[in-house]
Amino acid sequence: MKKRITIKDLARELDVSVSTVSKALRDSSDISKETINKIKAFAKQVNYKPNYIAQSLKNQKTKTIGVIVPDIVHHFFTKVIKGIENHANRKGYNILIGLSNESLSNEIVNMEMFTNGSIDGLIISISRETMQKQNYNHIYETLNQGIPIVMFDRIIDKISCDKVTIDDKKGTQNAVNKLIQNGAKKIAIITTKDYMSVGKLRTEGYKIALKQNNIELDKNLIIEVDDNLLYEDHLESLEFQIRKMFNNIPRIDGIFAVNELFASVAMKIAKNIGIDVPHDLQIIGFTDGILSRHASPPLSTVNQHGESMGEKATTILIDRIENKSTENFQTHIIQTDLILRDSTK
Amino acid sequence: MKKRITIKDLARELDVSVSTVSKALRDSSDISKETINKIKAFAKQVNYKPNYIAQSLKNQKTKTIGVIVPDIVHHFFTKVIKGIENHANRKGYNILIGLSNESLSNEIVNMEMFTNGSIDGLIISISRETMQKQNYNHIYETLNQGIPIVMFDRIIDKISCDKVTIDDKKGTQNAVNKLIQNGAKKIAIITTKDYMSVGKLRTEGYKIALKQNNIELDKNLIIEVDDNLLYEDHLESLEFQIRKMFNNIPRIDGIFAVNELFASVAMKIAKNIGIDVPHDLQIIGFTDGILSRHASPPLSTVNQHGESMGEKATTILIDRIENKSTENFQTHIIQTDLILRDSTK
DNA sequence: AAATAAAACTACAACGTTTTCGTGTTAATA
DNA sequence: TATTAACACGAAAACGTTGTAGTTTTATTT
Repeated sequence: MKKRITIKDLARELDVSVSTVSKALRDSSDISKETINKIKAFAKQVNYKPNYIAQSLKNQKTKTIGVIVPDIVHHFFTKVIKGIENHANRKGYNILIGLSNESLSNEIVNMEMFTNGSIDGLIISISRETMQKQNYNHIYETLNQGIPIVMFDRIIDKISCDKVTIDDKKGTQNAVNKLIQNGAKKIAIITTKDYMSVGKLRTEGYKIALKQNNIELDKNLIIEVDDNLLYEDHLESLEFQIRKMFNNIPRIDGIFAVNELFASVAMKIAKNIGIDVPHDLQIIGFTDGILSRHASPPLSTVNQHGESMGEKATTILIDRIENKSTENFQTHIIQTDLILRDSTK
Repeated sequence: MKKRITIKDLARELDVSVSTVSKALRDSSDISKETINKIKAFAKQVNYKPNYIAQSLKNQKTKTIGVIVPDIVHHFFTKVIKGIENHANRKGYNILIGLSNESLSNEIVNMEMFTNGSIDGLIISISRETMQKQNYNHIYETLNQGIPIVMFDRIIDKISCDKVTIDDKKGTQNAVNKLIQNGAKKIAIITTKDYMSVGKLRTEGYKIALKQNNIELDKNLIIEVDDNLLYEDHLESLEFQIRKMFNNIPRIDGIFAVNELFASVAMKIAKNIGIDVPHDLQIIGFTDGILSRHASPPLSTVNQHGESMGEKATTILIDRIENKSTENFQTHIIQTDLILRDSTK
């Protein structure tokens, strides 16, 4: 275990001052071409690497961006993170990850760890609990500290910061339209309770599509699944609610589900009770994940382009960080597209 | 945007020295109970938060651990990361994430970004390319710098550092044994090429189970799928290889697959060509992911306990970091267990 | 050859902490 | 009362950089 080599070491060895070395390494016009080369050559030879921490302290910027998501065992978030990491890396940034596990207090803890000098900016999709309790103090605080934030997916309208989201309304509209074009008359939507902005928007898109096609809205066809549990651990409950839907409402011939879990569970149950997909029932989900692709039949779905979302969020954030642009906040909307597979005609 | 408050500010306001404030905040016996309270109270009142970067520089430790994985859009790694994050957070550590995307050069870039002072230790599952090329210089280098590493899942025997892995051999053995107990006579294994330590070990476990049960090894039943592509993007190729297996070898009645993708694709194809699962063919996969759970029938599988793995890796790493224990390196083996669902009798 | 300008380099403070080594008070001991 | 010990605090260096404001050296002009 050898000691890390510092600028001071280089200076001593080359018999020049610390400043000279520092400047040479950053190609300052103060230093002659000759010495710059000499110093750089030596630095490379002894494998000098600048200490990021020291640079961070001095420069008051860390070249790392924080990312807080509700869950990482989740295809969509995972895609977004991939997009973030990719782009951040290209720009020379590291990413610090925090998981809120859908809990407000965890979110706060993570946020506090991050905002004590560790990050230059934050990308966040807030937790379910935060949305429910509408407690945004921690967000305002970091904003006040001058740390730029980009919210994605689950955003809060009234917080002024940059946002990137997908066109939930439009995406849903397109999907439901497709169902209608394909001849579906009785289309249910499986969604979540209102406080999730996402579920709300998608429900709106559903309503709009119906109206556009002069189909009367039947409230019974809006299934609001209880969103307080992590479904993976409470599958039976989810299945129960969907099964109930099929029992209560006969002859549903189209289903739009706000995520792929709901879609695939609905399909499984439908098949189970003898409904033929896509002949008698067409299904479209949201999020193009592994479940959709490997379901049988493979599910048609609204693709969220998670990676683009991550990239866009990162681009916006880094721009804020580096240009300290005091320009108006933007909310960028990522368009979705419809991937047609075999759960639709 | 208000300026961050520093110790210096506190000192000025309270008319004491910086040292006194610093010491008071850390309950030094140097300072009287009285002043400690006064200073702490004031610090809380003005919402003072220590600057992590400055602390890192001074203390020569960052309280953050780096995590490098080949891919994050992957259930298993995601589980491990969750385990790491959880445990790290409890211990007051942050995690810096790097993705290698299965590429050696990316791995190196990430590693270099991390090892320039940003992390106290590293948890890594190395990329496929790294394994193939057997180029471990970057790993040795960080080790030489005194940065402890814990390798997980994909480990390199000859590198001396801590490791945590699962009992691939045993896990496979149990699975294959189960298949045999259930009456399977002609059991195929769908695995990857040899340079992936994981595929290799699982193949060994398969062989052992056969031998134990006096079943002669039939090389044709070992399907080595080409592992150079990211399957999600090359599904047809994977399907082609598996379909070929069914064509070439009639009457396979058991399949063990080294991951859940292979398992579920195999099942899909089997069902497609009219083979009844589990009646005519039983299947067990590896990794308890979303695919296994939602396949129909749900797949029996070997559970890897990714979260425990992450936790264990973190525990070992933090112990190394904080106790600088020069004790012998350990390789901890996480036991798997068999989750029996409906793809087996 | 003296004065000036440009070029090349250096000292030093600073970023926000922590910690060692003092120093001045007060209290306890001889 | 003089000596010592315990206590409470502060000055300053250090962690590894960067950048401003010098200072020295060299080249250019008169």
